[in-house]
Amino acid sequence: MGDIKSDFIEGLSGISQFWGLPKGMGAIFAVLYLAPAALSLDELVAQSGLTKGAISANVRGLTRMGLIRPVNRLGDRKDYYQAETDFYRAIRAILQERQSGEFDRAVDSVTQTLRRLEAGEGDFAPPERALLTERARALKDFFDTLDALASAISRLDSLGLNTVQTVLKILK
Amino acid sequence: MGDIKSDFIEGLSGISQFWGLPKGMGAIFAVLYLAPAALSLDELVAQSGLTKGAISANVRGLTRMGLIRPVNRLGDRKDYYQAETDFYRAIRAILQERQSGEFDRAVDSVTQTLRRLEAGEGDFAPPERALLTERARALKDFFDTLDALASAISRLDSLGLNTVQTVLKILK
DNA sequence: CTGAATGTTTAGTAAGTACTAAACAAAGTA
DNA sequence: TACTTTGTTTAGTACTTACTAAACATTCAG
Repeated sequence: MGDIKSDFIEGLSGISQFWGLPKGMGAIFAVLYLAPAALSLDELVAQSGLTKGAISANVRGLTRMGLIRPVNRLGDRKDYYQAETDFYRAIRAILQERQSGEFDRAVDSVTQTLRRLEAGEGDFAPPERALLTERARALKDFFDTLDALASAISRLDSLGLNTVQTVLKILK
Repeated sequence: MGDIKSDFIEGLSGISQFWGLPKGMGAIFAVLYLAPAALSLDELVAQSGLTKGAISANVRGLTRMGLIRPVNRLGDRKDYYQAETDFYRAIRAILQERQSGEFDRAVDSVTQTLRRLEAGEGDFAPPERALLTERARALKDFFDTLDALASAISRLDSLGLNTVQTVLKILK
């Protein structure tokens, strides 16, 4: 059984890669999350075991996702970072981040398929075209719903335990 | 502008890897989703461009996640597969699948950290221990809430558009 | 302007992942 | 039993990714 902090950091690294993020992000977040104050890049190097380069890159990603926040101290040229402790706020930020870009582009291809089918493109017998059109539309509707859900969540200005518990009641 | 079906298959491959799944899974699902009837492994080889081995492996994963379903025809030794067209049912299955295993194990490390801190393990000054304990507990509460959410969803026997739209109303 | 402190970018590398090709296993058929 | 059909496993490979080490850029101090 190792050092408590180290174990915690390794644990968050694991969670990080479970969510499909580089495990370095988990480690950096863990260090910041346990720190009593914002840390500089050098302090992160010391406490996370990663190198400057890796930290520089991962810190950028974490900031973009809203999981950590840069802090500037007057008269100090260093960058400091602190962890976001309001996870619901972080979730909203992440949803906003993921929504744009890759996701939209991928989902768009389904929309295109549907559009082309409805425009009569391609060489299909009427029954097959009907099937394909129906399936494409069902998939598009599903994605549109997911999109609406993500968008609704990220537009919330207070997503907290109360909101989640309300939702939980409905689901039960 | 290519063949409609091929474009659709490529599109789903992209979505697949966006969700962190092998893109072969997306391709196989796409082929099955557009097929009027269940397909055999050989037919999948022909229509997806993958080899038997890859299909064998990915089909297992897709089945485990509930995204496709094996079909057995009497007097036919072949295995056939058809796509799940009820995506909400698939979501429930996926949540169930992901919940057990990797996720629990990772989250468990946070629980362990908290337990050890509360048991007085480690060499920390009182104020630091207080901070660490508070942070660990907040994180654990957050994960527990997520867990409850996932669990509630996967226990639903009818998660459909109506349910989702009800939730959407609350969020707004 | 020179030098030091800080952060970023780049080239190379190590590890993981998902595929192919082919050997193998299993199970029915002659 | 030997042969055929079907699916799985394995060995090897190509690709991707996230890291390190080091060069580079920028900004401030003297």
